[in-house]
Amino acid sequence: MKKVPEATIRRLFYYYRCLKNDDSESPKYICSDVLGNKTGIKSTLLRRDLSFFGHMGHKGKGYHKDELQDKLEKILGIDQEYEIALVGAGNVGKALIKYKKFRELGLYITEIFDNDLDKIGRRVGGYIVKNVKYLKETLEQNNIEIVVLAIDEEEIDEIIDQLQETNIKAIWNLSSARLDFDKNIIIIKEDLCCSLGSLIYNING
Amino acid sequence: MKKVPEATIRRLFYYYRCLKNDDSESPKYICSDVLGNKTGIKSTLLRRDLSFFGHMGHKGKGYHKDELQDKLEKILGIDQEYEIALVGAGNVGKALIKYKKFRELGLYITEIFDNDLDKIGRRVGGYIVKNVKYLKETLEQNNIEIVVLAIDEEEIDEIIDQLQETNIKAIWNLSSARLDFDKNIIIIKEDLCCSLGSLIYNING
DNA sequence: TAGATTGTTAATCGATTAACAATC
DNA sequence: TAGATTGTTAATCGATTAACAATC
Repeated sequence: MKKVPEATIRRLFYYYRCLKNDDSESPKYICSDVLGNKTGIKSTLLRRDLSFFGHMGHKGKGYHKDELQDKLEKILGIDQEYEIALVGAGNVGKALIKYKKFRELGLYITEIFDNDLDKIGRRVGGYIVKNVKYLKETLEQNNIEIVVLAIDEEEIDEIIDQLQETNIKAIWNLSSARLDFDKNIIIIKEDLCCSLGSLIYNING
Repeated sequence: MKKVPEATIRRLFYYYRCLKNDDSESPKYICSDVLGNKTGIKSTLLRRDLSFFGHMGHKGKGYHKDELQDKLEKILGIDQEYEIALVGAGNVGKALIKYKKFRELGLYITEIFDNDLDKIGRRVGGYIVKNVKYLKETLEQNNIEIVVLAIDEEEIDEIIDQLQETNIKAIWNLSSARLDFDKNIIIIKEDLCCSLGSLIYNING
Protein backbone atom coordinates (compact mmCIF):
# COMPACT_ATOMS: atom_id res chain seq x y z
CA MET A 1 0.00 0.00 0.00
CA LYS A 2 1.11 3.51 -0.76
CA LYS A 3 2.45 5.44 2.19
CA VAL A 4 -0.32 7.29 3.97
CA PRO A 5 0.65 10.84 4.93
CA GLU A 6 0.63 11.72 8.61
CA ALA A 7 -1.72 14.59 7.77
CA THR A 8 -4.21 12.12 6.35
CA ILE A 9 -4.23 10.14 9.57
CA ARG A 10 -4.95 13.26 11.59
CA ARG A 11 -7.84 14.08 9.31
CA LEU A 12 -9.20 10.57 9.68
CA PHE A 13 -9.57 11.38 13.36
CA TYR A 14 -11.63 14.41 12.46
CA TYR A 15 -13.91 12.37 10.23
CA TYR A 16 -14.21 9.72 12.89
CA ARG A 17 -14.98 12.19 15.63
CA CYS A 18 -17.55 13.95 13.52
CA LEU A 19 -19.36 10.68 12.84
CA LYS A 20 -19.17 9.65 16.46
CA ASN A 21 -20.63 12.91 17.73
CA ASP A 22 -23.42 12.80 15.19
CA ASP A 23 -25.95 10.48 16.78
CA SER A 24 -28.78 11.20 14.33
CA GLU A 25 -30.09 7.91 12.93
CA SER A 26 -31.12 9.25 9.56
CA PRO A 27 -29.93 9.74 6.98
CA LYS A 28 -27.84 6.60 7.04
CA TYR A 29 -25.48 7.96 4.41
CA ILE A 30 -23.30 11.03 4.36
CA CYS A 31 -21.55 12.34 1.26
CA SER A 32 -18.05 13.70 1.12
CA ASP A 33 -19.35 17.21 0.58
CA VAL A 34 -21.31 17.26 3.82
CA LEU A 35 -18.71 15.51 5.94
CA GLY A 36 -16.10 17.78 4.42
CA ASN A 37 -18.03 20.87 5.36
CA LYS A 38 -18.55 19.67 8.90
CA THR A 39 -14.87 18.99 9.41
CA GLY A 40 -13.58 21.92 7.41
CA ILE A 41 -11.84 19.76 4.84
CA LYS A 42 -12.36 19.86 1.07
CA SER A 43 -14.49 16.98 -0.14
CA THR A 44 -11.93 15.99 -2.73
CA LEU A 45 -9.22 15.72 -0.11
CA LEU A 46 -11.55 13.75 2.11
CA ARG A 47 -12.23 11.24 -0.66
CA ARG A 48 -8.55 10.98 -1.40
CA ASP A 49 -7.81 10.39 2.28
CA LEU A 50 -10.34 7.60 2.47
CA SER A 51 -9.32 6.03 -0.82
CA PHE A 52 -5.96 5.10 0.66
CA PHE A 53 -7.83 2.37 2.47
CA GLY A 54 -9.87 0.97 -0.39
CA HIS A 55 -13.41 1.55 -1.46
CA MET A 56 -15.07 3.08 1.54
CA GLY A 57 -18.13 4.67 -0.05
CA HIS A 58 -21.01 3.89 -2.36
CA LYS A 59 -21.18 5.69 -5.68
CA GLY A 60 -24.20 7.89 -6.06
CA LYS A 61 -25.05 7.53 -2.37
CA GLY A 62 -22.12 8.57 -0.22
CA TYR A 63 -20.63 6.89 2.81
CA HIS A 64 -22.66 4.70 5.14
CA LYS A 65 -22.14 6.47 8.43
CA ASP A 66 -21.99 3.49 10.78
CA GLU A 67 -19.92 1.51 8.34
CA LEU A 68 -17.45 4.35 7.84
CA GLN A 69 -17.16 4.94 11.56
CA ASP A 70 -16.41 1.26 12.12
CA LYS A 71 -13.84 1.18 9.37
CA LEU A 72 -12.10 4.29 10.63
CA GLU A 73 -12.00 2.84 14.12
CA LYS A 74 -10.22 -0.23 12.78
CA ILE A 75 -7.89 1.71 10.51
CA LEU A 76 -6.85 4.02 13.32
CA GLY A 77 -6.42 1.08 15.67
CA ILE A 78 -8.69 2.55 18.29
CA ASP A 79 -10.97 -0.47 18.37
CA GLN A 80 -8.48 -1.93 20.80
CA GLU A 81 -7.31 -0.85 24.23
CA TYR A 82 -3.79 0.22 25.08
CA GLU A 83 -1.90 0.60 28.30
CA ILE A 84 0.39 3.57 28.43
CA ALA A 85 3.14 4.61 30.82
CA LEU A 86 3.61 8.24 31.70
CA VAL A 87 6.99 9.58 32.72
CA GLY A 88 6.72 12.87 34.54
CA ALA A 89 4.00 13.65 37.06
CA GLY A 90 4.34 17.41 36.85
CA ASN A 91 1.67 19.80 35.70
CA VAL A 92 1.50 18.52 32.13
CA GLY A 93 1.67 14.91 33.25
CA LYS A 94 -1.18 15.36 35.68
CA ALA A 95 -3.31 16.99 33.02
CA LEU A 96 -2.76 14.03 30.71
CA ILE A 97 -3.72 11.52 33.35
CA LYS A 98 -7.01 13.26 33.90
CA TYR A 99 -7.67 13.85 30.22
CA LYS A 100 -10.87 11.93 29.58
CA LYS A 101 -10.72 11.92 25.81
CA PHE A 102 -7.82 9.51 25.75
CA ARG A 103 -9.95 6.92 27.47
CA GLU A 104 -12.64 7.37 24.82
CA LEU A 105 -10.03 6.26 22.30
CA GLY A 106 -9.14 3.23 24.39
CA LEU A 107 -5.93 4.75 25.69
CA TYR A 108 -5.26 4.23 29.37
CA ILE A 109 -2.37 5.62 31.36
CA THR A 110 -1.80 2.88 33.89
CA GLU A 111 1.71 3.60 35.11
CA ILE A 112 3.19 6.88 36.27
CA PHE A 113 6.82 7.64 36.98
CA ASP A 114 8.74 10.55 38.36
CA ASN A 115 12.16 11.22 39.86
CA ASP A 116 10.90 13.68 42.45
CA LEU A 117 10.86 12.06 45.89
CA ASP A 118 8.01 14.35 46.91
CA LYS A 119 5.85 12.90 44.16
CA ILE A 120 6.86 9.27 44.35
CA GLY A 121 4.42 7.25 46.39
CA ARG A 122 1.64 9.78 46.00
CA ARG A 123 -1.55 9.02 44.16
CA VAL A 124 -2.39 10.87 40.94
CA GLY A 125 -5.65 10.14 39.19
CA GLY A 126 -5.94 6.82 40.98
CA TYR A 127 -2.42 5.61 40.31
CA ILE A 128 0.59 5.71 42.57
CA VAL A 129 3.61 7.52 41.19
CA LYS A 130 6.58 5.17 40.98
CA ASN A 131 10.26 5.94 41.11
CA VAL A 132 11.54 6.39 37.57
CA LYS A 133 14.40 4.01 38.31
CA TYR A 134 11.87 1.19 38.02
CA LEU A 135 10.74 2.34 34.58
CA LYS A 136 12.40 -0.36 32.48
CA GLU A 137 11.47 -3.10 34.93
CA THR A 138 7.82 -2.08 35.11
CA LEU A 139 7.41 -1.68 31.35
CA GLU A 140 8.78 -5.16 30.81
CA GLN A 141 6.70 -6.80 33.50
CA ASN A 142 3.50 -5.28 32.20
CA ASN A 143 4.28 -5.45 28.49
CA ILE A 144 3.69 -1.78 28.03
CA GLU A 145 4.68 -0.58 24.57
CA ILE A 146 3.71 3.07 24.63
CA VAL A 147 5.41 5.75 26.69
CA VAL A 148 4.44 9.37 27.15
CA LEU A 149 7.19 11.76 28.15
CA ALA A 150 6.21 14.87 30.06
CA ILE A 151 9.50 15.64 31.72
CA ASP A 152 12.08 18.35 31.86
CA GLU A 153 14.83 18.21 29.28
CA GLU A 154 17.52 17.63 31.87
CA GLU A 155 16.10 14.29 32.93
CA ILE A 156 16.02 12.84 29.46
CA ASP A 157 19.31 10.93 29.45
CA GLU A 158 18.50 8.48 32.19
CA ILE A 159 15.15 7.79 30.62
CA ILE A 160 16.58 7.19 27.16
CA ASP A 161 19.09 4.77 28.64
CA GLN A 162 16.33 2.75 30.24
CA LEU A 163 14.01 2.86 27.25
CA GLN A 164 16.78 1.68 24.91
CA GLU A 165 16.71 -1.67 26.64
CA THR A 166 12.98 -2.23 26.50
CA ASN A 167 10.70 -3.40 23.72
CA ILE A 168 8.58 -0.30 23.57
CA LYS A 169 7.16 0.56 20.20
CA ALA A 170 6.28 4.21 20.48
CA ILE A 171 6.94 7.40 22.38
CA TRP A 172 4.78 10.46 22.54
CA ASN A 173 7.24 13.17 23.42
CA LEU A 174 5.74 16.21 25.10
CA SER A 175 9.07 17.36 26.42
CA SER A 176 11.28 19.72 24.48
CA ALA A 177 14.07 17.16 24.51
CA ARG A 178 15.23 15.62 21.27
CA LEU A 179 15.06 11.84 21.16
CA ASP A 180 17.49 9.78 19.19
CA PHE A 181 17.29 6.03 19.42
CA ASP A 182 19.29 3.34 17.68
CA LYS A 183 16.25 1.14 17.65
CA ASN A 184 13.26 1.70 15.50
CA ILE A 185 10.82 3.43 17.78
CA ILE A 186 7.95 5.53 16.54
CA ILE A 187 8.27 9.00 17.98
CA ILE A 188 5.78 11.79 17.79
CA LYS A 189 6.80 15.07 19.27
CA GLU A 190 4.39 17.68 20.50
CA ASP A 191 6.23 20.82 21.36
CA LEU A 192 3.92 23.20 23.17
CA CYS A 193 6.43 26.04 23.14
CA CYS A 194 6.95 25.89 19.39
CA SER A 195 3.25 25.64 18.88
CA LEU A 196 2.29 28.67 20.91
CA GLY A 197 5.48 30.33 19.73
CA SER A 198 4.61 30.03 16.06
CA LEU A 199 1.40 31.86 16.88
CA ILE A 200 3.48 34.78 18.13
CA TYR A 201 5.52 34.82 14.95
CA ASN A 202 2.34 34.92 12.88
CA ILE A 203 0.95 37.84 14.83
CA ASN A 204 3.92 40.00 14.01
CA GLY A 205 4.30 38.83 10.44
CA MET B 1 9.28 38.30 1.10
CA LYS B 2 8.49 34.77 0.09
CA LYS B 3 6.05 32.98 2.34
CA VAL B 4 7.87 31.23 5.15
CA PRO B 5 6.56 27.71 5.79
CA GLU B 6 5.11 26.99 9.20
CA ALA B 7 7.57 24.12 9.49
CA THR B 8 10.45 26.54 9.09
CA ILE B 9 9.20 28.66 11.97
CA ARG B 10 9.04 25.63 14.22
CA ARG B 11 12.59 24.73 13.31
CA LEU B 12 13.73 28.28 14.06
CA PHE B 13 12.60 27.62 17.60
CA TYR B 14 14.83 24.55 17.73
CA TYR B 15 17.83 26.53 16.51
CA TYR B 16 17.06 29.30 18.96
CA ARG B 17 16.65 26.95 21.87
CA CYS B 18 19.82 25.13 21.02
CA LEU B 19 21.79 28.37 20.99
CA LYS B 20 20.19 29.56 24.19
CA ASN B 21 21.00 26.37 26.07
CA ASP B 22 24.58 26.40 24.86
CA ASP B 23 26.32 28.81 27.21
CA SER B 24 29.87 28.00 26.12
CA GLU B 25 31.68 31.21 25.24
CA SER B 26 33.94 29.77 22.59
CA PRO B 27 33.85 29.15 19.77
CA LYS B 28 31.94 32.26 18.87
CA TYR B 29 30.79 30.78 15.57
CA ILE B 30 28.77 27.69 14.79
CA CYS B 31 28.41 26.24 11.31
CA SER B 32 25.20 24.86 9.84
CA ASP B 33 26.57 21.34 10.01
CA VAL B 34 27.10 21.44 13.77
CA LEU B 35 23.89 23.25 14.61
CA GLY B 36 22.04 20.91 12.28
CA ASN B 37 23.43 17.88 14.03
CA LYS B 38 22.52 19.20 17.43
CA THR B 39 18.94 19.89 16.42
CA GLY B 40 18.51 16.87 14.20
CA ILE B 41 17.97 18.90 11.05
CA LYS B 42 19.92 18.63 7.81
CA SER B 43 22.40 21.48 7.43
CA THR B 44 21.10 22.34 4.00
CA LEU B 45 17.57 22.71 5.29
CA LEU B 46 18.84 24.80 8.17
CA ARG B 47 20.59 27.17 5.81
CA ARG B 48 17.53 27.39 3.64
CA ASP B 49 15.38 28.12 6.71
CA LEU B 50 17.67 30.94 7.77
CA SER B 51 18.03 32.37 4.29
CA PHE B 52 14.36 33.32 4.27
CA PHE B 53 15.40 36.14 6.54
CA GLY B 54 18.41 37.45 4.68
CA HIS B 55 22.09 36.84 5.14
CA MET B 56 22.41 35.45 8.61
CA GLY B 57 25.82 33.82 8.44
CA HIS B 58 29.40 34.51 7.43
CA LYS B 59 30.86 32.58 4.53
CA GLY B 60 33.76 30.41 5.49
CA LYS B 61 33.08 30.91 9.20
CA GLY B 62 29.53 29.95 10.03
CA TYR B 63 26.97 31.75 12.15
CA HIS B 64 27.96 34.03 14.99
CA LYS B 65 26.16 32.42 17.88
CA ASP B 66 25.11 35.47 19.86
CA GLU B 67 24.19 37.34 16.72
CA LEU B 68 22.09 34.48 15.38
CA GLN B 69 20.35 34.03 18.70
CA ASP B 70 19.46 37.72 18.76
CA LYS B 71 18.20 37.68 15.23
CA LEU B 72 16.08 34.61 15.80
CA GLU B 73 14.63 36.20 18.91
CA LYS B 74 13.55 39.19 16.85
CA ILE B 75 12.28 37.15 13.92
CA LEU B 76 10.21 34.96 16.17
CA GLY B 77 8.90 37.98 18.04
CA ILE B 78 9.92 36.64 21.41
CA ASP B 79 12.01 39.68 22.24
CA GLN B 80 8.77 41.23 23.42
CA GLU B 81 6.32 40.29 26.15
CA TYR B 82 2.75 39.23 25.57
CA GLU B 83 -0.28 38.97 27.78
CA ILE B 84 -2.45 35.98 27.11
CA ALA B 85 -5.93 35.03 28.25
CA LEU B 86 -6.75 31.43 29.02
CA VAL B 87 -10.25 30.11 28.66
CA GLY B 88 -10.77 26.90 30.59
CA ALA B 89 -9.29 26.27 34.00
CA GLY B 90 -9.57 22.49 33.84
CA ASN B 91 -6.67 20.09 33.95
CA VAL B 92 -5.09 21.20 30.71
CA GLY B 93 -5.65 24.86 31.50
CA LYS B 94 -4.01 24.52 34.89
CA ALA B 95 -1.01 22.81 33.37
CA LEU B 96 -0.57 25.65 30.91
CA ILE B 97 -0.71 28.29 33.60
CA LYS B 98 2.05 26.59 35.49
CA TYR B 99 4.12 25.86 32.40
CA LYS B 100 7.33 27.77 33.00
CA LYS B 101 8.70 27.61 29.48
CA PHE B 102 6.08 30.00 28.18
CA ARG B 103 7.38 32.68 30.48
CA GLU B 104 10.89 32.13 29.16
CA LEU B 105 9.51 33.12 25.76
CA GLY B 106 7.90 36.23 27.18
CA LEU B 107 4.42 34.75 27.17
CA TYR B 108 2.35 35.41 30.27
CA ILE B 109 -1.10 34.10 31.00
CA THR B 110 -2.60 36.94 32.97
CA GLU B 111 -6.33 36.25 32.72
CA ILE B 112 -8.16 32.99 33.33
CA PHE B 113 -11.80 32.24 32.57
CA ASP B 114 -14.13 29.36 33.19
CA ASN B 115 -17.86 28.75 33.23
CA ASP B 116 -17.78 26.39 36.20
CA LEU B 117 -19.09 28.17 39.30
CA ASP B 118 -16.89 25.96 41.46
CA LYS B 119 -13.82 27.31 39.75
CA ILE B 120 -14.78 30.93 39.36
CA GLY B 121 -13.32 33.08 42.11
CA ARG B 122 -10.67 30.54 42.98
CA ARG B 123 -7.00 31.24 42.53
CA VAL B 124 -4.94 29.27 40.02
CA GLY B 125 -1.25 29.95 39.65
CA GLY B 126 -1.67 33.34 41.27
CA TYR B 127 -4.63 34.52 39.21
CA ILE B 128 -8.27 34.47 40.08
CA VAL B 129 -10.52 32.56 37.70
CA LYS B 130 -13.14 34.88 36.21
CA ASN B 131 -16.57 34.10 34.90
CA VAL B 132 -16.36 33.47 31.17
CA LYS B 133 -19.23 35.84 30.61
CA TYR B 134 -16.78 38.68 31.22
CA LEU B 135 -14.39 37.39 28.57
CA LYS B 136 -15.07 39.98 25.88
CA GLU B 137 -15.15 42.83 28.36
CA THR B 138 -11.88 41.86 30.03
CA LEU B 139 -10.01 41.31 26.77
CA GLU B 140 -11.02 44.74 25.57
CA GLN B 141 -10.17 46.51 28.80
CA ASN B 142 -6.74 44.96 28.94
CA ASN B 143 -5.97 44.97 25.23
CA ILE B 144 -5.28 41.27 25.20
CA GLU B 145 -4.82 39.91 21.69
CA ILE B 146 -3.98 36.29 22.28
CA VAL B 147 -6.38 33.68 23.61
CA VAL B 148 -5.71 30.10 24.57
CA LEU B 149 -8.66 27.73 24.50
CA ALA B 150 -8.53 24.70 26.77
CA ILE B 151 -12.23 23.99 27.02
CA ASP B 152 -14.69 21.26 26.24
CA GLU B 153 -16.18 21.28 22.78
CA GLU B 154 -19.67 21.94 24.06
CA GLU B 155 -18.77 25.33 25.45
CA ILE B 156 -17.30 26.63 22.23
CA ASP B 157 -20.29 28.50 20.82
CA GLU B 158 -20.61 31.09 23.56
CA ILE B 159 -16.92 31.74 23.42
CA ILE B 160 -16.84 32.17 19.66
CA ASP B 161 -19.71 34.64 19.92
CA GLN B 162 -17.79 36.75 22.37
CA LEU B 163 -14.48 36.53 20.55
CA GLN B 164 -16.08 37.57 17.27
CA GLU B 165 -16.67 40.99 18.74
CA THR B 166 -13.18 41.58 20.07
CA ASN B 167 -9.98 42.65 18.39
CA ILE B 168 -8.00 39.55 19.22
CA LYS B 169 -5.36 38.56 16.73
CA ALA B 170 -4.70 34.95 17.49
CA ILE B 171 -6.09 31.84 19.12
CA TRP B 172 -4.20 28.80 20.25
CA ASN B 173 -6.83 26.11 20.21
CA LEU B 174 -6.15 23.16 22.47
CA SER B 175 -9.74 22.03 22.42
CA SER B 176 -11.02 19.58 19.85
CA ALA B 177 -13.57 22.12 18.66
CA ARG B 178 -13.33 23.51 15.17
CA LEU B 179 -13.12 27.27 14.98
CA ASP B 180 -14.55 29.21 12.10
CA PHE B 181 -14.42 32.98 12.23
CA ASP B 182 -15.55 35.56 9.73
CA LYS B 183 -12.71 37.79 10.80
CA ASN B 184 -9.12 37.16 10.04
CA ILE B 185 -7.79 35.56 13.19
CA ILE B 186 -4.68 33.44 13.29
CA ILE B 187 -5.58 30.04 14.63
CA ILE B 188 -3.26 27.27 15.56
CA LYS B 189 -4.79 24.04 16.66
CA GLU B 190 -3.10 21.51 18.86
CA ASP B 191 -5.17 18.40 19.05
CA LEU B 192 -3.79 16.11 21.73
CA CYS B 193 -6.10 13.24 20.82
CA CYS B 194 -5.08 13.25 17.17
CA SER B 195 -1.48 13.50 18.17
CA LEU B 196 -1.45 10.55 20.54
CA GLY B 197 -3.92 8.83 18.25
CA SER B 198 -1.65 8.98 15.23
CA LEU B 199 0.95 7.22 17.34
CA ILE B 200 -1.47 4.34 17.78
CA TYR B 201 -2.06 4.15 14.04
CA ASN B 202 1.64 3.98 13.42
CA ILE B 203 2.13 1.16 15.90
CA ASN B 204 -0.27 -1.06 14.06
CA GLY B 205 0.80 -0.03 10.57
C1' DT C 1 -32.49 6.66 -17.88
C1' DA C 2 -30.86 10.92 -15.33
C1' DG C 3 -28.71 12.51 -11.24
C1' DA C 4 -25.57 11.98 -7.66
C1' DT C 5 -21.43 10.92 -5.97
C1' DT C 6 -17.32 8.08 -5.57
C1' DG C 7 -12.54 7.00 -6.58
C1' DT C 8 -8.75 7.64 -9.73
C1' DT C 9 -5.58 9.99 -12.71
C1' DA C 10 -3.19 14.09 -14.04
C1' DA C 11 -1.95 18.86 -12.83
C1' DT C 12 -0.51 21.92 -9.49
C1' DC C 13 1.47 23.57 -5.57
C1' DG C 14 4.75 23.62 -1.87
C1' DA C 15 8.59 21.93 0.80
C1' DT C 16 12.96 19.47 1.02
C1' DT C 17 17.26 18.04 -0.94
C1' DA C 18 21.27 18.28 -3.89
C1' DA C 19 24.56 20.74 -6.37
C1' DC C 20 27.50 24.42 -6.63
C1' DA C 21 28.91 29.26 -7.38
C1' DA C 22 30.18 32.95 -4.37
C1' DT C 23 33.19 34.55 -0.98
C1' DC C 24 35.22 35.08 3.50
C1' DT D 1 46.08 31.10 -2.08
C1' DA D 2 43.51 26.93 -0.23
C1' DG D 3 39.90 25.52 2.74
C1' DA D 4 35.62 26.20 4.75
C1' DT D 5 31.14 27.32 4.61
C1' DT D 6 27.24 30.15 3.19
C1' DG D 7 23.28 31.15 0.32
C1' DT D 8 21.03 30.33 -4.05
C1' DT D 9 19.28 27.83 -7.93
C1' DA D 10 17.58 23.66 -9.94
C1' DA D 11 15.90 18.93 -9.11
C1' DT D 12 13.23 16.02 -6.49
C1' DC D 13 9.83 14.53 -3.62
C1' DG D 14 5.36 14.63 -1.52
C1' DA D 15 0.79 16.40 -0.70
C1' DT D 16 -3.29 18.81 -2.36
C1' DT D 17 -6.44 20.09 -5.93
C1' DA D 18 -8.96 19.67 -10.24
C1' DA D 19 -10.99 17.07 -13.69
C1' DC D 20 -13.60 13.36 -14.94
C1' DA D 21 -14.62 8.49 -15.98
C1' DA D 22 -17.01 4.89 -13.58
C1' DT D 23 -21.13 3.40 -11.62
C1' DC D 24 -24.75 3.03 -8.27
